[in-house]
Amino acid sequence: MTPRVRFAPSPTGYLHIGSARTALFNYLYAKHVGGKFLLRIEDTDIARSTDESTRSILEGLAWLGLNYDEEIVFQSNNADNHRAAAFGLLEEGKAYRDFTPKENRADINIKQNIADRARAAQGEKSMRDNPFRDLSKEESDAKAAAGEPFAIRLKIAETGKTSFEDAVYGLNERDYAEIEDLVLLRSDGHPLYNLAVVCDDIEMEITDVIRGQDHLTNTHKQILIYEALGIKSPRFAHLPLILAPGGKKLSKRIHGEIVSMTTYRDAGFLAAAFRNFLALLGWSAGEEKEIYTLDELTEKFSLEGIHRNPAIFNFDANNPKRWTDDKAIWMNAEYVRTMPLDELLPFVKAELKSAKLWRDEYEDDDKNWFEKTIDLIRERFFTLKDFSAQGRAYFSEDFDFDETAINKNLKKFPELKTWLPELAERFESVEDFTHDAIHDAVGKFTEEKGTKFGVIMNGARALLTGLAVGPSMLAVFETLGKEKSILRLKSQIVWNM
RNA sequence: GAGGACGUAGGCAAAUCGGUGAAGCCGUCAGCCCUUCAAGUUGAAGAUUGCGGGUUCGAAUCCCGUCGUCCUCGCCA
Repeated sequence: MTPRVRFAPSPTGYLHIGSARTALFNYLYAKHVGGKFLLRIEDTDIARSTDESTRSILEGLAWLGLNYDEEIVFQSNNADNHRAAAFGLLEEGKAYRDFTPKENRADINIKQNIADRARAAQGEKSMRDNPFRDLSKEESDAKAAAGEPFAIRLKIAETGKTSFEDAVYGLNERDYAEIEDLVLLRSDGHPLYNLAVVCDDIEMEITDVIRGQDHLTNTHKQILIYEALGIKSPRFAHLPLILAPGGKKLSKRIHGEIVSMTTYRDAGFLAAAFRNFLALLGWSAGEEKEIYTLDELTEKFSLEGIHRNPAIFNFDANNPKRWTDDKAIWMNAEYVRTMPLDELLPFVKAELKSAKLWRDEYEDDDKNWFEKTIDLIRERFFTLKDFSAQGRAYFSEDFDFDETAINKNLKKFPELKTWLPELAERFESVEDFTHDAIHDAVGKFTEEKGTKFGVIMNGARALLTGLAVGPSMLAVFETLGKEKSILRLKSQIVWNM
């Protein structure tokens, strides 16, 4: 039997970083064992599910390159099956009708209600005290026939326990006495989560359920449903949660866009890099290696390498440089500057296009220049965005000047106001405008002026690129070319700023 | 409140089911590269393995307790 796993998000928001990691692990597991990776959208909560969320999740998965096998399953399409299963259990006497009127609880207070109710009922509440649990079939049928609304609850045995061997967390056991007769079908006929999941996993022939640890204790309920249905449970593997700094819960509401996959795509992250980072959050191959291609991850991945302790996704909302986990930023920078240039180029092209800096000559007459330039400037870049922001001066005459660069490298040396245009004049007579010749010209100029090489070079960098940091100036002069170098050296605009 | 899980440096984490001075990566700091730098390179600091007991010749690894964090407990998913 070929292994089949599924990623089953509910479309109530964008693709969350934790969900993305769950999807990745499912994908890696499936590919590692030669199985299928399926996608199921759990859209049974009509009030909160949106098509936009579904689209956003699909986009996120596509960006990460996690392509699913087979058709997407929309859970809401299977509601009839779920209902049939519930009524089937009712028929067999494994479930019963609960005619208790539905209470209306506000969603926001639910967690508090649970705690309060549990506190109040402490010690005296039995999970088997529902008055309708043992109603005779005749009475139950009669009330239903009379039109009384009812929910269907699973009838859980008085004594015994469920147990399963989780691939990550090991043996899990739970007494029946701790589990309430769970509702399978709402009084309006709407199937509930646990039933829907089990039915769909059965129908999709899922062999391994890999999901977040938040589902761990609820797994017992699902096992109870499998047992009632007379079907063997799949293997379970629960993943440790991803937490916010301080070990706090990472939530969309509190932490906002930092948890959304689209944020990283839009911030100029390479999917391969982010995927690599995500893979290392809660899993390790147990070796001294950090950079993995998708193929390598697939080859090395195993459930045994998954940790039990939650991982903290580190970031500092008040620090622009550390707006997200710095290992993620480092990982992306590592990819930007070391991946094969051919693979990087399309991403750079897209970035320059969106910034309106792209010119078709970059793939034609200026192909060599373009590739050399990208290769030069990528050394100090972190994201794709840097190519259009920090790298703007290489592709346009219209670029900004960094204030600290100007103050530190230009205005601190007022002589540069006349020296740099003078240097430009010298450049006019440099025939072969390349590394060595430029070095000689600047060297000679520096000597004449009795100043340091660095003063000239740093001033030129500020003037030519608008920045205080960047590649070697000899390379910058060369890549910008004689004409532009001269033009910018002569420019006086920054001196008037 | 009840059940459960987890706890190795600021973060990610390794350590063949107890055995040499507790890997590696990110971040931090410093030297070098003296043309910058958030790049490269070299190096440093940072951990009595949450804390307290116990078992043992020997414990991050086993046991007990304690504290902390998180998860679950809904006619949500």
